Amino acid sequence: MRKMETNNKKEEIKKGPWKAEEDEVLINHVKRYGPRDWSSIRSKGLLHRTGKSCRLRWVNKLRPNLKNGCKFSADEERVVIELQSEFGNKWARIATYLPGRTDNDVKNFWSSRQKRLARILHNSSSDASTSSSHRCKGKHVKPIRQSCNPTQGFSLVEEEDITVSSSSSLMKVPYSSSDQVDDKGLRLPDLGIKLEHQPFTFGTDLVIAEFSDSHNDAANQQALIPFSPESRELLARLDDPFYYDILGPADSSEPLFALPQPFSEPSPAPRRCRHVSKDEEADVFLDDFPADMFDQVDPIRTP
DNA sequence: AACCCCTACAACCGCGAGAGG
DNA sequence: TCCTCTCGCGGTTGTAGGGGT
Repeated sequence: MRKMETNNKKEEIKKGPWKAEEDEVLINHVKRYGPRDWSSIRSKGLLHRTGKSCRLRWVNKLRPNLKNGCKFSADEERVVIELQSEFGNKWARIATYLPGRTDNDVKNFWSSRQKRLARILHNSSSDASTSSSHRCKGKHVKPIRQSCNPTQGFSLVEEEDITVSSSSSLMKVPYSSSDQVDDKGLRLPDLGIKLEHQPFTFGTDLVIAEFSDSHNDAANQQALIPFSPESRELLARLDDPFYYDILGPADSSEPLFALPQPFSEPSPAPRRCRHVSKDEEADVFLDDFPADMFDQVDPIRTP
């Protein structure tokens, strides 16, 4: 009997995608009580969702001023890359520097980026045994134009040791004597790799070549890597004497960029629920919010 | 047209921290 | 001081959509 009751309680909890009506209920709750008391939403029978689920939905999708559906800009990417190297996987903290972005956004962005890197590394290692193939797991990769133009990229000479940090998945490539100096006098590291295939991008502007074992071919020893000027400068500033970390400095003491200040959300919810008497319940929390805050809540979209 | 693969994103889960009883 | 409850965070999984073959 008791088992049946608990089963019934379990069945009451709804999971999966949110419906427009549920969003509406949640928004109304937040309008009335503020973004807190999540667990009361279920206890009041408003929604058959856990408090956790409600909070997540609000924070990640319904909160005003979110950049939903907006891809990360180059600036945002740079901020994420730099802050990740500084703070580690503290997504919530990193997200405070990016107005309109949630920790989930940042986490997903970073995760995609890491997967991309892992895949490229994997492909490159397997390609090493079949270097004649340009096929990239079901997709053909176009070979790129080669160039010796030092102003558009840096040349890649000898293959050197390339390591991947297991803890952070950061790829590190030692400097070598063949480091290049660009037209601004900035030192560009020799990645010790040679470009054969179409490069993939880190975010929108950082570009790295795939690796090749066909280094006997002198014609292949120099290749164009289309770094944007901005990215090249960024790369050049990573002036670690021993290692060059393509994805950002492993432990840099000074930031590479002028980082934005943490974005302060309107009245972050207190760590604990505030107990509210009936008299003050409605609207009292809304004092914490700008008057037009809810004007910017996206209209409920029907699925 | 069908299939496969990749990517981005939404949502869930587990755990730890902090506050109140 | 301990226990319980709630919240927040980070990791993971599931899935829809797009693009290539």
